Amino acid sequence: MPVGLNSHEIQKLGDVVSHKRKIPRGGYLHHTGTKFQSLFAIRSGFLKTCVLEQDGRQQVTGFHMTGELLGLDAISSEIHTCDAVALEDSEVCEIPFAKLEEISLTIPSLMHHFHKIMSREIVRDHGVMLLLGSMKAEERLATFLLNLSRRFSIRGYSEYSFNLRMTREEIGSYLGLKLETVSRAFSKLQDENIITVDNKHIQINDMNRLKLKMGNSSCVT
Amino acid sequence: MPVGLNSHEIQKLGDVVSHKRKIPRGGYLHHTGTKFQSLFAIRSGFLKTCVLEQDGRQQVTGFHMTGELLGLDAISSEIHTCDAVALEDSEVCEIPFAKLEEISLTIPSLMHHFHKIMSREIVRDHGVMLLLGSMKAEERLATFLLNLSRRFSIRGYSEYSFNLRMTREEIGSYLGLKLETVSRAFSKLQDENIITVDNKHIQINDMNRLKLKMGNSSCVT
DNA sequence: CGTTGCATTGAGGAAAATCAAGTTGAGTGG
DNA sequence: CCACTCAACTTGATTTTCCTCAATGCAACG
Repeated sequence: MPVGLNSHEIQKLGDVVSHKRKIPRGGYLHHTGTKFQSLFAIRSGFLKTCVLEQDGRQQVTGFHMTGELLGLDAISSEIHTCDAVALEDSEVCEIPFAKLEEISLTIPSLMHHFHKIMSREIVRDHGVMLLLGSMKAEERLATFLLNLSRRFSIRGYSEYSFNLRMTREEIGSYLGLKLETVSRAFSKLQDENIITVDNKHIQINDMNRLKLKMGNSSCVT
Repeated sequence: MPVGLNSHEIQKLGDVVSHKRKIPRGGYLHHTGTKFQSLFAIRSGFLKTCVLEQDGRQQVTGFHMTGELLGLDAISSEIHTCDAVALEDSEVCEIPFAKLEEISLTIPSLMHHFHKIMSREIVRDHGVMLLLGSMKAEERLATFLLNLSRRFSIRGYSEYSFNLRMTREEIGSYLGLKLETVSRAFSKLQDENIITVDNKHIQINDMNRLKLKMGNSSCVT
């Protein structure tokens, strides 16, 4: 699900365009409506992206961690279509997009890789659409936790024990649920001894049953 | 919202790679899991794309019309991640992706344009996520109708009167609703004289009020 | 030590799903 | 041409799920 670059690839880009930027917790990497010039590769930290509607409605469109690439949505109109906010102190590497396109003319594999990254983002979004369109609250949360677990695991952290960087409200926004519903879903999974929740700390006790929660709408409780 | 190419651009691509393919109503352009080799530019007709889950759940991820580009999701893994099915007799132009990448190395503007198209697809998906995550049934349907209306209008058809190519069930799948809910939402909009529904034929009687339906969750009846 | 933000939990209500008839309309074949 | 079939659609009744509102708990912080 995540849009990722491996460390080698990050370095490759870093050699060419290495302007770094630190974003403190709560700080904005970019705002909706501002001019797009660069993509951002996350070197460390954790960010969310969220879109706004005219009437104030808001939705978190993604949570992003080390190695992922931000700003792909802005290429089309050259205006950022979402806010990117750091959920913990983060560091990103700025990649001027014009430069990237210029370079990729001379390095076909880089261009190809970039196309794959954009495509992966589309696939990821389709996954979220499936989640939002056809899953119940508990299934959504299970899917979300498993996704986080996998991404932590890939980055060398425990897949069974991790800290959430976002609030219940942000999780709810991402999953199309209200924060109370998210909280209840956490409690229910805990009651069933599938996970242990301590505030932002999550411990997965039974990965298999958590996976069952995700896939099986008919097999409830 | 749609991923589009203008007729000039279609022609430009067509000059390079002009293998055409006809898909009869109900036929598949590609299946989930099959090898990806080409993008497809729609020359005429109307198609849907849908993703499947292991447990049989299915979701329509998009409806696609003339000028739009299909297959972007498959670039990342080189395997199609969705089915593409013709909802009416359609004609597509096959664009071997390797060839496209090769050519775009020599035509920077083509490459740039392609990046914009992929990016627009991401923005479109974010719009659908917002819809699925935060709108009520009636708002979803209004948004959907207005989107169709705009796309017909762009292609030279009436923005006020058109025929739906898809069933209520397919609309529901796309909007994250059951077909009965879609039907009720149609009836409600008709009762309010905002639209006239005659089976698959839709007439928009009051565009402004339809737009209000879309944006305003608080202003309900 | 009160304030503030975040989380949990309960009760009641609204929205949509589900279940269950009917209706319509486009073929199909007698 | 008419009866028949089948799929798609509409509508109503009931149930489920989630939202809303409200009270409370809890930890961090000035």
